[in-house]
Amino acid sequence: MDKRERIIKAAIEVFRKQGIEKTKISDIVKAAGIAQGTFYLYFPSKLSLMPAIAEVMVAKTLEIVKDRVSDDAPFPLRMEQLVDAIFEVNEEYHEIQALIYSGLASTEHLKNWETVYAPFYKWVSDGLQQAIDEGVIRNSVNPDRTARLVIGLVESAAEQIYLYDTDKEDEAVIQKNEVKNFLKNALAID
Amino acid sequence: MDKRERIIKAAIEVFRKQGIEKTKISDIVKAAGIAQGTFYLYFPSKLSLMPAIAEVMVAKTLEIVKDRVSDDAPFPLRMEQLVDAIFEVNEEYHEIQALIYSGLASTEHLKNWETVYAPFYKWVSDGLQQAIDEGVIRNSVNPDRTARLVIGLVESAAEQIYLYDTDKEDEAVIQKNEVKNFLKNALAID
Amino acid sequence: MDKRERIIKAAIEVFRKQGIEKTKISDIVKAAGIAQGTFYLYFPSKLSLMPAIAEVMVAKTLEIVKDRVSDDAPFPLRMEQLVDAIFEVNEEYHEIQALIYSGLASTEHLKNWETVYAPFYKWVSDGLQQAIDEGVIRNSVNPDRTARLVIGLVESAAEQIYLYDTDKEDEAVIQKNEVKNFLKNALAID
Amino acid sequence: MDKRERIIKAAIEVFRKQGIEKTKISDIVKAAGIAQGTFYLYFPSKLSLMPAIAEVMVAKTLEIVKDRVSDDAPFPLRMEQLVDAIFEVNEEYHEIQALIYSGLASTEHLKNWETVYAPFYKWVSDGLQQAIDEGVIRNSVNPDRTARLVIGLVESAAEQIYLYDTDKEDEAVIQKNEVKNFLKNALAID
DNA sequence: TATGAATGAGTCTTCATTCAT
DNA sequence: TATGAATGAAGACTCATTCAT
Repeated sequence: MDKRERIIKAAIEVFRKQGIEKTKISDIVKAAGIAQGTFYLYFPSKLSLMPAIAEVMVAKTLEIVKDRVSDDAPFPLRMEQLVDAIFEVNEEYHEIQALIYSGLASTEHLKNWETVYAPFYKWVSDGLQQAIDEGVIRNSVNPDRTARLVIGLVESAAEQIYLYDTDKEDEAVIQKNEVKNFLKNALAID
Repeated sequence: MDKRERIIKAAIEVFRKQGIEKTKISDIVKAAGIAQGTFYLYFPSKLSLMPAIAEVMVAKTLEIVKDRVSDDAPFPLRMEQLVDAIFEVNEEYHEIQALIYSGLASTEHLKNWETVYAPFYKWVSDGLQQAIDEGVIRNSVNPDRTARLVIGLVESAAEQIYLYDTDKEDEAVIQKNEVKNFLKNALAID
Repeated sequence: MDKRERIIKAAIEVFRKQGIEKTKISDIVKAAGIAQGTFYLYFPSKLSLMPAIAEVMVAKTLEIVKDRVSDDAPFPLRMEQLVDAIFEVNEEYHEIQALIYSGLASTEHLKNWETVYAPFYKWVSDGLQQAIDEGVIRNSVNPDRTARLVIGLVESAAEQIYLYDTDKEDEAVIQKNEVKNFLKNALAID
Repeated sequence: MDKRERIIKAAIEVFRKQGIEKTKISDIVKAAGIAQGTFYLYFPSKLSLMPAIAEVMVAKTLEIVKDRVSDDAPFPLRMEQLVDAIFEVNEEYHEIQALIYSGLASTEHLKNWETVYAPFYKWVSDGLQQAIDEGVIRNSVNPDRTARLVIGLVESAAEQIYLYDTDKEDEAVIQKNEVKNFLKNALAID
């Protein structure tokens, strides 16, 4: 398999288990089954992995979202499915979300944020545009901006729940409902 | 000035400039004008500073929010003022927001997140409760949860704008309006 | 062009720019436009290049010296021309002189010093012998030894001038005159 | 004892034994009896030691020279004593001479050459001036420049002998005589 | 409390060398 | 011969932490 990909996969696994700070390059290469020096052929440092990891995670998120949201369902249902999907990803990968955030936050890689999230934003934006065209949400909504708001809202809501490892299914259900109502009203036709 | 406070102030400055990862204890003490060993009389590690920093930042945020939001204005205006205030803080301290997040995210100090943000959540929650009592927003709103959603939404919206240093006042205005509309609808009585 | 030669040429260039210590094999092969592994088909190590480089440099020096010194001029003039020639080479290649020295100095390749410089020593020695025969310099001069002294003297004088990149033509002229006088007297018939 | 000095002393010893290339920082600190990290409090790298070592060596040389050359001897004798002294130092420290040369040759530290050699140049120059004043050498001699020539000549002659470890006392005697004659004539009143 | 030179374990990083193609 | 991706041993270097003052 492609070495670069193996490094990214291994890094995600190791970061999840022990966090970024405590992870040594040697842990990553061990997990990837490659030599120490090989790492540096693909990445100049541990933090420079973050954009690549973020990309993978966003791709994975988008994949799950696309799978969970039915193309032909009515908009309100699709929105609920979107919320569920984001919560689902966040439950599975909450440590990664946090580390992507903190990893990208490290100044130099910040600039990649937009690029990395772009496909996800685009997908939600398209959905909103379609809903506007169908007249099922208020047409004062700017699809691009609102896509960002929706994703930001739902991810932050999910993070607040899954920040702590403790598995809180009940909590999650309540929070999801609150978000769904919040969203439904936010977009609703007045 | 109190040494502990000097350390926190210095740490905030240095973290802003070079990020958490790249900041050494020696950078902090240099900026604080104290001796290397003195640091350890107040904090056991670099990351243990994060809760203290977060506390300072939340206090500062709350202070500005309280100042900008008029007690006696009608609710929709107060909400707009809240959005403006959060954007204002974020513009000034956007790197800090990111680093608090990533700093607290580092496993051990995660638990403090709730505690640190509590007063801010409380203040917004109280405002929502009052609005419900006055019947100016839908009473299906759960004030505590929604306070978190509102803050999460607005902060993520602000971060998206101020992530990049480039000063984009126009951008900010548009984004703020979008958020205000989004929020107004989200909370509105159906 | 012959690969071996390309390696030597590239090495000279790179060594000049960044010094021996800081030059990696990879820098040399990059400059030579060949593959990493190819280097080892021609040289077992970085330092093993030094004798080859030294040989090239001495050949170049001898070539210039032979060109600048007129066969049929009287001895004092020929000596002046020799000084001029050595300074000329040194001006162009002063970093190389230094690095040959330090490169050869690295233990293993030291033994080649004599071999490499031999033709140059021989040429000067022959010139001195001829001058003795002609009775134009004192006959207490030992041609072989004195050849070494003369070359050592003039090269060290030139190095002192050209050590610093700054182009100091005036300085060089003065220094050359001093050396010429020094030499003239050193060899003169008492 | 002062740590910096201990590092320099230890480095000289270790460099002599195993050469610059083969010497690890860890060898130096072991010999100096200090911790690995302590080295970096005083020097940023192995090569940055070279100017300091050179300084020590020149000081040592000057010390020996001053000791061997009698203040009140006639000039020709003093000059012979100078030659003997330089050969003596070179015999004892020929590896160091070579490594100073190659160490200083490493571009960045080159600029210190003049500074480091200054006291030695000065001392010889003063001696020449005095000899001119006394009328025992030709007054067309420029003391400063000639000091450099003399030192360059004698050191290069000595290096040619002691470059190879093999102890060649006979060789040295002959070479010294040749140099002495060469010098005597070079400076002699015409 | 405060200092800051010293420590050295822990990592990162380099780069000469190999070898399957 | 030639290639260049991969290797991993070897060392450089960092920096949190200590402790004598």
